[in-house]
Amino acid sequence: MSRRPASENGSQGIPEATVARLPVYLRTLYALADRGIATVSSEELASAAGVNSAKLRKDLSHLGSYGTRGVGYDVDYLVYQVSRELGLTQDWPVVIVGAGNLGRALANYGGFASRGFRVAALLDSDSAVVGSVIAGHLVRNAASIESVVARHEVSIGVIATPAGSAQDVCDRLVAAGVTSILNFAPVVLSVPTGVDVRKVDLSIELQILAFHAQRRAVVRVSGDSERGWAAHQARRRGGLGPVRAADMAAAIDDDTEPEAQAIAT
Amino acid sequence: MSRRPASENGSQGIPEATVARLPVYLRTLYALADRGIATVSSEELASAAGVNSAKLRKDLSHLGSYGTRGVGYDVDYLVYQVSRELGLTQDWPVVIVGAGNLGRALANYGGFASRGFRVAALLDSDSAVVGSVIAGHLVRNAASIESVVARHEVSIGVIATPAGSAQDVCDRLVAAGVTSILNFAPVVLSVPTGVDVRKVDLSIELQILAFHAQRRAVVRVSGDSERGWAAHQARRRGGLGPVRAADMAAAIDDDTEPEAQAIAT
DNA sequence: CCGACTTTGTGCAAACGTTCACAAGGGCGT
DNA sequence: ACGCCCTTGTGAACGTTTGCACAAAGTCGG
Repeated sequence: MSRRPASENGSQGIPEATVARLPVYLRTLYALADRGIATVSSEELASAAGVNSAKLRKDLSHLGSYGTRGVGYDVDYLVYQVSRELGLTQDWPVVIVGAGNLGRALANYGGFASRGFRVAALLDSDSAVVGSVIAGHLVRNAASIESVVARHEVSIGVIATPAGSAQDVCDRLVAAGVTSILNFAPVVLSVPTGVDVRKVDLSIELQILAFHAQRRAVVRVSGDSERGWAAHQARRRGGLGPVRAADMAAAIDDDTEPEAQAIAT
Repeated sequence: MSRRPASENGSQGIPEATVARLPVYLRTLYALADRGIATVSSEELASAAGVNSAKLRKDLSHLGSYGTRGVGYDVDYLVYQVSRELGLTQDWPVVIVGAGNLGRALANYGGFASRGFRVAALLDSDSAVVGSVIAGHLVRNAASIESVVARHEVSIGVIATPAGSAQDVCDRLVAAGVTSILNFAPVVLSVPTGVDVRKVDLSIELQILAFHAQRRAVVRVSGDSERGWAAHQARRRGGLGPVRAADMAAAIDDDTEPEAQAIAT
């Protein structure tokens, strides 16, 4: 994201860490409201949202004093205050570029279309896809990025293209006036200051999980380091490195398991 | 994620923030290697990865001293060291639960396989989907979670189901022995200690973008607060006000996937 | 009207993360 | 072999985030 110095937090100044949690609180509040709960204490809300109650109170205190001591928070009122702070009381037209698997999933994603993030357009550069209708949206030619952004006054763009085209698409979105970008492509986008980029990367999340899983697992064999590096070199050079046990087991498992019983409903 | 105290970081102790960046460095390194670059300085690598060079050096220093002063880092060697630290030198069978739009996109995602994450199974509870083949994977009945996890020694599970079933699926994965979970459903999962949960929430990312976009935009009209709350109340009570962003949010959170039309291929 | 009880909002200190700035270390030309 | 120059690795300063602990402030029963 573009540098956001603490000094800018002057007027109301909500910490970035707090902003990142507000949507979670909001969702939790909606869930409570739907269960008919009118009032909630910081302890209960925090527990439902999966955070520490002191943290929750401090977070909410950044928005103002909307609680009642001895009682708690009015769920409906808090929903409104959090929504307003996040800017969800207004409509946000969004452009999705890339109608591949991910783009299609996004266009169909309920939390997208209804959260006030309206899909203004779904674009793709593949002429085989352009013209088809996905989730009620006509797929337009990516060449019309500029006109679509201008006509719908779009300020948020979602990039769901292959890595190769992401920077190009990003540049065109920015040139057309988009100032917030959600990037699903596995590349680091470079943007001028003033443009806000957030990235979602499935592969990165998995790698972080793998790190912790590995750490939890068996202690590493000493001396593994050297043998490992040799094998790695061989592999990168196209040689046929020794096949690890896990690989073979995997392949066998894949082919030997018709899993007939499981297929039946 | 499950609480991870600093004291546990004793032996090698890589900070969480660093772990989160290692995959980015790794991807950048691969990109450099593919361009035939054999050596890279911290300045260049940092710039390509979109971080400060001092931060990058400090991050890498947690893995050991793999650079050469006056020269930089050997790209291939660093790829190996980072991979090893992340646990990517071994194979990670992954189970994906939920073959809706998101699950399908995930099964098709290339970045999955290229980092040692092999889709061991794709599961769904909808009998209309079970038995079909998506991205080369047979969709199995979700009832077989336990047997699949056991047979393939899966330790990583991906939840791509509607919010309503997420906790149930999570419980079953954990009971079957899964200790790392990547959750795409918009709910806070509760898990026993020792189980690692990461969440990816598209809606949250957009809301954070909206917050900054709103902040960048025009200064709010004063007095808006009261009028806004009145309107909000009317809306929540079923009045026919103009439909706005926040209103539908609750309902939306409850179903991640409006349930697929098709995503072919 | 009062006192006991509950829960918020916050001062403070510790933990964590980032950035600067530079000494230590290594290659390379002469 | 020597000294110059470049880059790493890290100590120290600074900013941010977390969590404790408690005073302030409100409710509620009697």
